[in-house]
Amino acid sequence: MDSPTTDVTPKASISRVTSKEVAVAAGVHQSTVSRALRGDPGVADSTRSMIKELAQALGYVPNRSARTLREQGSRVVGVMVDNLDNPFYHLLLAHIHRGVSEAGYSTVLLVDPLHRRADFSRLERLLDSSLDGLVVSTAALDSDTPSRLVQQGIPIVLAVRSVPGLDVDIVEPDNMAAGREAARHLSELGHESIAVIMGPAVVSTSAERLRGVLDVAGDAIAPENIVHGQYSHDSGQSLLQRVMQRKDPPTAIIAGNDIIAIGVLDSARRAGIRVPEDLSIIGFDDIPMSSWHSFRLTTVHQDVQGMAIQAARCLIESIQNPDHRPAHYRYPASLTVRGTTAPPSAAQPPR
Amino acid sequence: MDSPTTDVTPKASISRVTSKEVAVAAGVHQSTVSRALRGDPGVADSTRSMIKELAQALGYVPNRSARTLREQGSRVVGVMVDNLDNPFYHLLLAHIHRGVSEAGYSTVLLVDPLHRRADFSRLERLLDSSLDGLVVSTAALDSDTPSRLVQQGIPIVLAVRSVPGLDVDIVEPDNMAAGREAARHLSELGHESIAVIMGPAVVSTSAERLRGVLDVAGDAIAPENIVHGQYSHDSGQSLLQRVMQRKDPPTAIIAGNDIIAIGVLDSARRAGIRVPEDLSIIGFDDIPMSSWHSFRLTTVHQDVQGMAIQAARCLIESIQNPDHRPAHYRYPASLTVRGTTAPPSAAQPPR
DNA sequence: CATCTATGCGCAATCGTATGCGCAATCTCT
DNA sequence: AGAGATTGCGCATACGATTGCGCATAGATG
Repeated sequence: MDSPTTDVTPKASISRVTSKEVAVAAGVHQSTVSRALRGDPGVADSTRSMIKELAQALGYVPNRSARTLREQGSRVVGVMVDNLDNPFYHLLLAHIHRGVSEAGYSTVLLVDPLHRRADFSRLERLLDSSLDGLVVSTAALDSDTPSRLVQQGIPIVLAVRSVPGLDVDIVEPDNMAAGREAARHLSELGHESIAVIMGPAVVSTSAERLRGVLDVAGDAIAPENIVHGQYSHDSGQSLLQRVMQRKDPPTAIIAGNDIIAIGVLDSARRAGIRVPEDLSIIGFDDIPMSSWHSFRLTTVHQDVQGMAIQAARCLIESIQNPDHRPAHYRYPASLTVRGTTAPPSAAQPPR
Repeated sequence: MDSPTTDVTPKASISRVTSKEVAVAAGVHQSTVSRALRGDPGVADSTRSMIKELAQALGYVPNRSARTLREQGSRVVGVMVDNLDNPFYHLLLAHIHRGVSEAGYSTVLLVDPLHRRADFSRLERLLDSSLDGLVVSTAALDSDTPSRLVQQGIPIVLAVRSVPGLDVDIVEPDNMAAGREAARHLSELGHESIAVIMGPAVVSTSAERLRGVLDVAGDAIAPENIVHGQYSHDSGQSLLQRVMQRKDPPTAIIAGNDIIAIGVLDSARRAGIRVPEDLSIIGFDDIPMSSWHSFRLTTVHQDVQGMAIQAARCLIESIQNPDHRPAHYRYPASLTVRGTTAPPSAAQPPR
């Protein structure tokens, strides 16, 4: 396997049985097989059942590529995410799946790690026209992938992430409002020194949540207490260490999402920092894990289901109606207070 | 807030541009366009670059279905899992993706919830021939889906789950050995009353791990202390409650996998049961989450990467070589002791 | 019994791409 | 300069399924 990519031409390893072969076996024309199996009325019942049995026996399965080519559509849509580790996407996927299923569409999932750009071309090639549409939930602000896809003529919907200057449906949380909610909660508790541990700066959720936070609590946040990393547990864990090493450590952390927040929480516990007595932590998304007893994370809830269903609706609509006019949907955020936020302790713990 | 953007450019009805249209624009035959773009030597350099520019400008993208139909292969493989919530699969996926990428294949992910059988038909239809192969990591022991797929002539590999009586490649952990490891660890610590909280009984990993456990520690496990549920946090959480309500609650829990184990751990903490002092917990898989500071779960490690790479290799091999003879690979298990197991408190001096 | 209609099925074109083959134009060499 | 070798491109077909159209056969009707 360490040999360089030898260009082996893709070859059908197995001879699949075609409708023509069924036709020969049945003693009818191939078109009759097609009609019989598709339920066309112009076939005698006796012929139809005979063909059906024969097809079954021979293990006939229609070739999807041929059908797609002929029917100009596959009735399969893709959902593209950059990350499987964030459970937020699992719900999103499940609900998008449900939504498009009702319209008779199937779903495949494309995973496209942000950091591995080299895979983009392969992904794009994959899509071109075997998919009828695509929900993209992965685009960095500076990515041109969505626009390339749009140019290819594939209906797409941007979910949870947004990219400016694109004439497509966008379904996203109201990130700025969410950021404001988080900041207001901490302010009202009395925190005056807050650090923000965000995800990648190029992702819309990060940038907008941060703006909302600064809107409300800008005064409590020193510029060096704003740090960016990945949307991951590891990232939250290591960035907390960095932030707490400063001379005046903050009394509260706003994390870019719940995964980061949980990393922060783990990191704090490991360092012997008490949460929420010594340090308050708040996240975004309200993934199921956040309510687990070991975490009980305060967070800003997002309506995943609502967004997923809307995204599915938009996608189906823009597939079926060429005159569909793209719209921009924003979903409100709501604070969910659990056990990781509290007023700052009166006396700063001397260390 | 969520007002649709009013000023929308009328969506240009997108007709996908074909190689023939490019040919007309370039003043050559369609076949020349195809050759030029595919790098066929029989095209003059000047013609080639002219066509390339034109194709670019027109936004030409080859139709995948047509190409697949013509080339008898799509160079796309699928990975089918029943569940996205188990991070174990994320690594599996990532490594399978890497493996098949090296051979020039792309990956799509099919999610097929065990409990929603109705979706099966749609999934099968989805596959038929737009995929060159499939890694199945979802089959219940009694499922006939894999055999149906085999009958359709799609090369498949079973990963991490197995189904008896199928002439395909199987790559799985040595579940019985893993079960024995877990049981031996608890026995050596002195536990004499153990409960087993497993996943669905119909899944091979569950059945086999249980058999391994009973092999070693059958005497310590009362029949009513063997329970089955889902591979989920919720399931672990609620099943622990049920198990601990009995008259003689066990001093240790063997969970079907790490997700269940963490559910058990959360449940124990919520009930005020100290872990590991009052209750030892052990899981399987060693997912990344298990090493988080909040859990520090003792578990039986599985070589995900090794299995994923082997599965990828097998799949590619059986796609490219029609005479491929299926094999059965078993990967060893190794105990990873962390903080959730200890001798039962009665046998241990107070700390 | 002849004519009309409905029914059942075959013929052939089509979707977009890839490719073997053949013909024409250009180039090479004596 | 003429014959052969080479190059560049068009023609036609195949991949497998769907579908409009038309023809034949059966049954119905006067």
